[in-house]
Amino acid sequence: MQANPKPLPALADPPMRPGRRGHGRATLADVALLAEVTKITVSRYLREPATVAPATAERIRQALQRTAYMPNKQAGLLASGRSRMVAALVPNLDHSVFGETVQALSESLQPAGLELLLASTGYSQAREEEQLAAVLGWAPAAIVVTGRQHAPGTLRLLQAAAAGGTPVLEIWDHHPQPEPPFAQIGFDHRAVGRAMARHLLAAGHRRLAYLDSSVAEDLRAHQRGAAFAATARAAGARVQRLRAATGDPFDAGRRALDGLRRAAGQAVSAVACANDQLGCGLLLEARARGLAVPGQLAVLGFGDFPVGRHLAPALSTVHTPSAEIGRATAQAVLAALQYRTPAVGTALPWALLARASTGG
Amino acid sequence: MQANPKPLPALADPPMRPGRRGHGRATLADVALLAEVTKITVSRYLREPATVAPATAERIRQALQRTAYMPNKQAGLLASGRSRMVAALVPNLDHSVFGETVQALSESLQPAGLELLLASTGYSQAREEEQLAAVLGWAPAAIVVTGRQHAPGTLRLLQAAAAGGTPVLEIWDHHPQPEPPFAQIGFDHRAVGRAMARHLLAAGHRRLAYLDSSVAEDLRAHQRGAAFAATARAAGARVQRLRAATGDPFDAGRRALDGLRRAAGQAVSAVACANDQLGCGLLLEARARGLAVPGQLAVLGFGDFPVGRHLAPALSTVHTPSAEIGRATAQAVLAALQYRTPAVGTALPWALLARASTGG
DNA sequence: TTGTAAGCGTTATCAA
DNA sequence: TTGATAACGCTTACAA
Repeated sequence: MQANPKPLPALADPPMRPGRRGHGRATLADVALLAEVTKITVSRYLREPATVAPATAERIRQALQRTAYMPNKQAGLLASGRSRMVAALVPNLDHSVFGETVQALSESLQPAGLELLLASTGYSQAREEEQLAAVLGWAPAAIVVTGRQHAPGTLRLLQAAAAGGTPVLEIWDHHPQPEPPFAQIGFDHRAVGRAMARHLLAAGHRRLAYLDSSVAEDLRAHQRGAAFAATARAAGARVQRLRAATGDPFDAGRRALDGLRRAAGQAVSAVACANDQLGCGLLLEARARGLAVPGQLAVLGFGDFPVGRHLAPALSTVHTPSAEIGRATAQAVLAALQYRTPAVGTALPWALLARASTGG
Repeated sequence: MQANPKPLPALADPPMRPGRRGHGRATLADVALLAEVTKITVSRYLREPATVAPATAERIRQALQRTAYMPNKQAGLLASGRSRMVAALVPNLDHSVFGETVQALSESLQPAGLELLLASTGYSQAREEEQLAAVLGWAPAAIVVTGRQHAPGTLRLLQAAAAGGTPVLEIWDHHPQPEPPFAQIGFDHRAVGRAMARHLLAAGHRRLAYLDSSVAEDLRAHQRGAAFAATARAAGARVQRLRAATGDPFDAGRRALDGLRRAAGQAVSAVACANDQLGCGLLLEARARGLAVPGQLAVLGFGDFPVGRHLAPALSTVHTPSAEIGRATAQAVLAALQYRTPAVGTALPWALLARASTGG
């Protein structure tokens, strides 16, 4: 409540200039008119309040309130060339680990005033390319894609963006060698596959199976499977790799039990799954049929879905840094934007959680 | 491969005009220069190819390819006043029903060339208001918010947007009376609460409980609980309402069992839960303690989470039209944009799935 | 501390 | 069928 050296004209209605195609909202010019300064002063006040004289600032403040001014970011971006919008492409969001990542990404970007432009690709490289092209039209401040495998066109677009100074990040994977073209924030799925094999081998299992994702394009799952099989075979174990049926992955996990017991001449004693949904399904079906878990069949999942540890027996799994990936991605984006450097990747820790379903 | 009446100048390097602060990408002007027409002709070709002469079109087509032109949507929006971006605010995305909705929304918007600007609110009305203000700066083509309850400031912003012709949609709820200010796409949670009560009453239960969400701001869960309790009491049943502990909802469901058995003088015989996570936790804990389900305790969930039907006994629940809400929202947005009318709401069907945990 | 002028890349309007 | 011109709302560069 301080005295106002130069009071604003008393107005019943804010003096909106009748723009040719204006959409009714107050613009900088409206605010400036009311505050009796020019647009640029208002713009300055909004960006660097300290550089505006206190009395002027006060008038502007009031004018902003009266007009309920809301900056047009399109115009701002067009003029400045820098947006505060991060484009992210993920395979899906429904009951998947990517939901956690996107959630964390969104929450971590918000305090920095960055918005999230989101597109789902359904694990399709073609859709990824389409969506990337669409999203690039907004000149995003940074681009986040999932995984390292992209269509050639996608790769070109990403490289062009990176060459133009836009940070590009690949999430949910991390291969330091060979030197990746973009920052990677995630973990090495081959290492996870090896650890899964070692865990089951250490428990004495020699007849193993990897129940892979039904999604042909889930390359990370396949990669874990390949590493799992290689490690197991190197240790002299027998490994069967089978692919889950399409459809509800819990169902697929349940139905996989038959395949596992039929296919192997001698029954498999331990199964590693591409995700916890398959693992839960398999575990529940095994229990429903009276199989002892882990006695007759050990089950190991991946993803640490919330329900797994509440089952009886609790599902052993790999805890993935799903939310951490989102947070780390936001931080990498912020750092890259702040210092105008390319984004920097990180390897994030995962953990194999040995629970009852593999003998604790 | 048709003859080109007026061939493009052969160029090793596309002639990028050295813009004052250009960010390297080709603009309409670059394409026009190369095609030897003016910007507006290229713009026309892009929007209405039919209105451009075939020979000109061909030259433009080649120029577009050579320059790898990608339209700047900021500039387009600024000039035209219409964006193709839908802003959506949801409480969260991690392992929740909203993941399904956002996924479906994203997929349904994509074919229409609409992009999704997403923000999560964490069930906080304050964050909803902040995020809405942020997102409005992009002048979205439509605005999607979750639920009917908003902070006063949010309401003002939404009303201003709607008054300005921007479709505003509230999802995940539907109250036709009193006439809602915005289009609602969802279902009536009171009706669900009543149906949950009737289901348990019909199975003969007279000592009921509603295990509410720990999230104070999950008003829809509370509303279901209120309707549940009212219906049960009207039928002469006893109803206890308790709130789940904060933290992992499966854990909260498990821990609720003690509360249920302690608090009631006479033990509760059936529990309706605010969501399936609580329901699963409760069911699993009851089984772990050797309680017969539904014999000693019937459990009813909400949300139809994928795992519920695989438990033993399978969890009875309410199937919510999570994905349908996303699809219907996209359709309503498209229709509103096409005909320039306010968005129209829809009541979507839900279903109570009677499974084994309430006696089938 | 404030203002002027020019432009960001596109589309609307009107004229040719 | 094509073009000239003037916006859209904001920011940069430079001047006062």
